[in-house]
Amino acid sequence: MDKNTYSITDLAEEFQVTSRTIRFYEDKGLILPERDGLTRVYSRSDRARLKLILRGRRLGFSLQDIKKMIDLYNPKEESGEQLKFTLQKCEEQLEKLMGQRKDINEAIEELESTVSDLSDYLNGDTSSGKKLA
Amino acid sequence: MDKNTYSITDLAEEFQVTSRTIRFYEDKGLILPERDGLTRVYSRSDRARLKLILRGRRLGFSLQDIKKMIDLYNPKEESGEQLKFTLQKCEEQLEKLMGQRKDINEAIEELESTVSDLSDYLNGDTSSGKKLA
DNA sequence: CTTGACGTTTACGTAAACGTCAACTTTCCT
DNA sequence: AGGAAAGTTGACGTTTACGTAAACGTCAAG
Repeated sequence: MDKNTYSITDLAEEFQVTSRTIRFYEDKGLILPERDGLTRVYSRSDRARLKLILRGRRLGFSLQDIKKMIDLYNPKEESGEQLKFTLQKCEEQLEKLMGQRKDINEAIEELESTVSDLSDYLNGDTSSGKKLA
Repeated sequence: MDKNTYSITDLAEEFQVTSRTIRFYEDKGLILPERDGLTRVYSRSDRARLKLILRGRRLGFSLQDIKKMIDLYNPKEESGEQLKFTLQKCEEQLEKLMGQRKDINEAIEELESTVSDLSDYLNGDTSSGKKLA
């Protein structure tokens, strides 16, 4: 049977983050583990929370947004209001990422042509008439 | 005939940056305009430099890298050593951008499916059997 | 008893690229 | 002349996600 509680290093190792990072998330109010004296004790649900946090981070959300989404996720009444918030945030993030992708694609194109020009130039091919400025 | 000198606000307006930004670049050693007393006077070549800086920024280079590339661009001896540096930086940046694009694409995919799941859920469609965690 | 691993807190540091004052000095226009 | 407009120099603020150091407690193994 899987463990039902975890130490901070257990989680740190499992998810490949430092314990400092996990404590930091706690500072920001993203996780609230139990305490055995001073020592933090994480439940399965804490572990799930952390998983959600890291997932959000991968998707490019700010910790603040992640907090809001998770906070809204708990309440007994899962009336849909919470989900709406998350859905909207997701859509916003989606737009943001699409914009970024566009920018990056443009930059890549420009860079590729620059690289090509520079290579040509270094190989003594001046026939293209390109300026390097 | 076009002007041969520009004020800081001229350039700021033309390139849609604040004058503070231009002074900031100067602090970082990216531009060195003449002075008429205290007032900065930008030559055409300064303007070209600024253009290069902003281009580099668009392409995702750090100001430090931009500085190095521009510094190497001036010398009389255009032996190719300078260009090699720039070429390498460009290739590095290209790889970095490709990596970013990959990450973003993955995030977008995941987000799209999340958005779709959330929408379905909000519309009462529970047939998909998807979990929301 | 001692060593070492792991835990804790508080608090300041970092990196990037500027923004935002404040307090002047200089220049322009009427 | 005289006030507005424009320019200048510091210096500190902002944002995000942690890193790092100091200084100390705890607990099991040897």
